[in-house]
Amino acid sequence: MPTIASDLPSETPSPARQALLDAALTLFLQKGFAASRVDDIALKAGISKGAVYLHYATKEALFRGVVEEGVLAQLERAEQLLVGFNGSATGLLSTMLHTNLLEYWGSPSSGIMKLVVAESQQFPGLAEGFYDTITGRARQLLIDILQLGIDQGEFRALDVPYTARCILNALDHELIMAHSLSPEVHSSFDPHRYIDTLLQLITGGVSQERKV
Amino acid sequence: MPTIASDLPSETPSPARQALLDAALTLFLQKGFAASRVDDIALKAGISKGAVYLHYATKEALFRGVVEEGVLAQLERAEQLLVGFNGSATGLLSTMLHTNLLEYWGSPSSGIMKLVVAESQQFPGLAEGFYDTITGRARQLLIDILQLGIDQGEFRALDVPYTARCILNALDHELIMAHSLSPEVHSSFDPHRYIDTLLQLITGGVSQERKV
Amino acid sequence: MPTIASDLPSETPSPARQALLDAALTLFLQKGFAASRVDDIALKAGISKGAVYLHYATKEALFRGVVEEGVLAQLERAEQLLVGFNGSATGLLSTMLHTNLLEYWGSPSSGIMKLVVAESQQFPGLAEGFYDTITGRARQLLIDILQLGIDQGEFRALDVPYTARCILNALDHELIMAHSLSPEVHSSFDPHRYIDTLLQLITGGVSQERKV
Amino acid sequence: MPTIASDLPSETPSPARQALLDAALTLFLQKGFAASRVDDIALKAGISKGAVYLHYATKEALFRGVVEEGVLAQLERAEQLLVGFNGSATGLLSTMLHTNLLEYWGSPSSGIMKLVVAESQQFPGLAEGFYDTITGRARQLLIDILQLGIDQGEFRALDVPYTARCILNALDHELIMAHSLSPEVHSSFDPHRYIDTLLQLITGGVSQERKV
DNA sequence: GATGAATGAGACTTCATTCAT
DNA sequence: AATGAATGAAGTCTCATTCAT
Repeated sequence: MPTIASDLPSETPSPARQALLDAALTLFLQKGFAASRVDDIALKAGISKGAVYLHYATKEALFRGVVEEGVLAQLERAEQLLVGFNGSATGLLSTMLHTNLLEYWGSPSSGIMKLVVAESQQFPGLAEGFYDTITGRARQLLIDILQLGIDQGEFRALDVPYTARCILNALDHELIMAHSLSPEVHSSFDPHRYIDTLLQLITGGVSQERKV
Repeated sequence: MPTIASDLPSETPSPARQALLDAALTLFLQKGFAASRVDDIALKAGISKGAVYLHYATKEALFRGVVEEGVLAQLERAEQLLVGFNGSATGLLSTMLHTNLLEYWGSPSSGIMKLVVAESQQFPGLAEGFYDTITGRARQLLIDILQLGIDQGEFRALDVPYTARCILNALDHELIMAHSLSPEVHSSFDPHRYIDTLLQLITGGVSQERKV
Repeated sequence: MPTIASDLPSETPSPARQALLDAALTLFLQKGFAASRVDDIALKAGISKGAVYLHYATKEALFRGVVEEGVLAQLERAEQLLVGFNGSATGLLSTMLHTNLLEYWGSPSSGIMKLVVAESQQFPGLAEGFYDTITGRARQLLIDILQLGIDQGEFRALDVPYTARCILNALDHELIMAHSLSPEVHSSFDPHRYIDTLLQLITGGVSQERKV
Repeated sequence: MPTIASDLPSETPSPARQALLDAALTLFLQKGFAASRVDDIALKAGISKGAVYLHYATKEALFRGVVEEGVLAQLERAEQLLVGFNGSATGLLSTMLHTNLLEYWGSPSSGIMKLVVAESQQFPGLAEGFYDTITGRARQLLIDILQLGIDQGEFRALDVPYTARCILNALDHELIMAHSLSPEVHSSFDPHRYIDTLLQLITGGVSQERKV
């Protein structure tokens, strides 16, 4: 238990622990789990090697901590999205992608998914947990929006879950590639143009004419 | 490269080397690069540990070999796709996804992309090389098809490269997840339904009415 | 040594220090010196880890403290034995073994010898010190009794020091084994029967007839 | 498997393994289990640190190996004792102690018992196993001799098992002390005199007169 | 005095790589 | 060419000890 004051809000992860998680996330993303030495993580976090083990019993536990904390941060972010929105489904979609999604893409925890995918074999259940929690929640959000569009007569009848899956995949893969390619190679990517293109693809498809 | 003699036929990867590459691919996918021991790879390949080093100088070189060989296999596969096709762009797209893509997804080398993404940090230039060679080639194929559709008046004017990117991402991410989630979790996924949904999204979008 | 004040009564080991010594003795016997963590000893003693170092400068010093305190306790016990005894040497021997020895065997500090033997290599001089102090004192007691028996015409001429050594060894080894074997395995041992047998062996030997 | 030739007798523990066991026994006796570093054992055995693990999976397994091999060596030695002896029980006893026992005391594996006692807490079942195998066998030998003496009218009726226990304890404790005290301190000990004294104690006891 | 978070030296163990056979 | 015993660098984790509070 840190200071008494900090216990009042009952949610203070302690500065040292937070620095540890940040350092670990950065290094895991930079070099992968196996190639990140505990010493280096501790050094980057500004604590001693031994102190790492005051927070997490093993390096694996630290990894899981990084993912879980990152997931929590993303969930909190997501919850604020849903607060009282109204308007067209198309507009909602556009706002969400252009604003909230890009903000997420710019945040440090946007690398968590890449991490989870990269180390999925080493951590049984981790990818599944992430998939259920974060991807599942995002997909449900998309499903709700698509259904809203259908209910409002905005969208045609469609295979809602699989359509949501298509859209989310198109977004998630771009994020994963952003964390897999060197910045120089990926720097030519224009997120807004990508999202615009995706939105047009979603709303209108590619065909010249449809439904007279 | 072994002896010069063995290079004469110019395409004999030698049974032992092929077994080595297969074993390595399987284990790298199963446990990741770092957690796969050279001993285990050799055992699975039916050769001795020392023999691995007759083919590849280091474990890293073996990894690159696995990726490069896998990439070559995929390229050969892709080249056969392009041989003299005509018809509508939409039909071409449908055939390609339902037939060729699913065949690829079922092949052993479909895991190469997951591997490249997972170990991208350890192998500078590897992800970029893969991205240029395989992803780039696939994207070019899509670009050609989209452009064909536009030229034939089948498709509207659209941002061809980014649209191609959207489509490819939607496909690639599903493949990566298939190699990241446990089979049980991913088994409920229906590839044909997914491709159908994606094709409908591509051709018609989600909107109820468009362009009278 | 703590403050000077606390030394004034000259025999107040302070409750905390005594608890520390008790806890340390128990754990050292249970797990050995190296495997007993200072944290655990402090926990069992009901004090904090840091407080251990207020009493003993190092873990080794604590070990020596345990042995020395235990030795002192045994010496005090032994001194009360010698107070004004008279009667036959044989009777004295019998009383001593059946009463005082068994009482000692049941006391916590009976494990000290096992401790000293087990860790003798780590603590130069410790086994020797114990051997001189405790074993030597016990042996002297036996020597005195045997000599008394000879002087009283009760015992034949014999190699007094080595005979004393035989007797003491037979007793000490049983004690050591009691602290080395699991209680279940050693539970079938009957101390009184053992001592009776030893007394008969001492007084009469095993031979059918002797000295007509 | 070493050379083919050495497999013929089917009992060659390989020179390297034997050197390892010897080095380990020496160091374990010299410094105790915990304080003996694997590196030092390897160095003394003339092999590399990693090579230790080609023979034993862990340091604990090495310790058990040392004990088990030592026990086997002792058993082989003991078996040769029993081969066709006849004569008086007293003479047998005298020969055994003066000859065979002292030879054992001088052998390297005579330290095994000290080792087992010292580390008994760390290795559950080890002390019990040793006690059953070696001590038990030795005790049975003594029991047989005592019973022989009784049957031949040489010895009086006595509590055979406990008498055997007394004798064995007197011997074993001396051996343990020999490995616990510094050689200088223990050097004044005269084994033959000790055994003579013990034999006299056994056969005749200490009493001046008995049984007219 | 008393605490316990933090330190960092040090130990065990793994495993890629070598090389004598 | 092929083997696999041997090497030793490197990494994780433990725990005695310190010291600011």
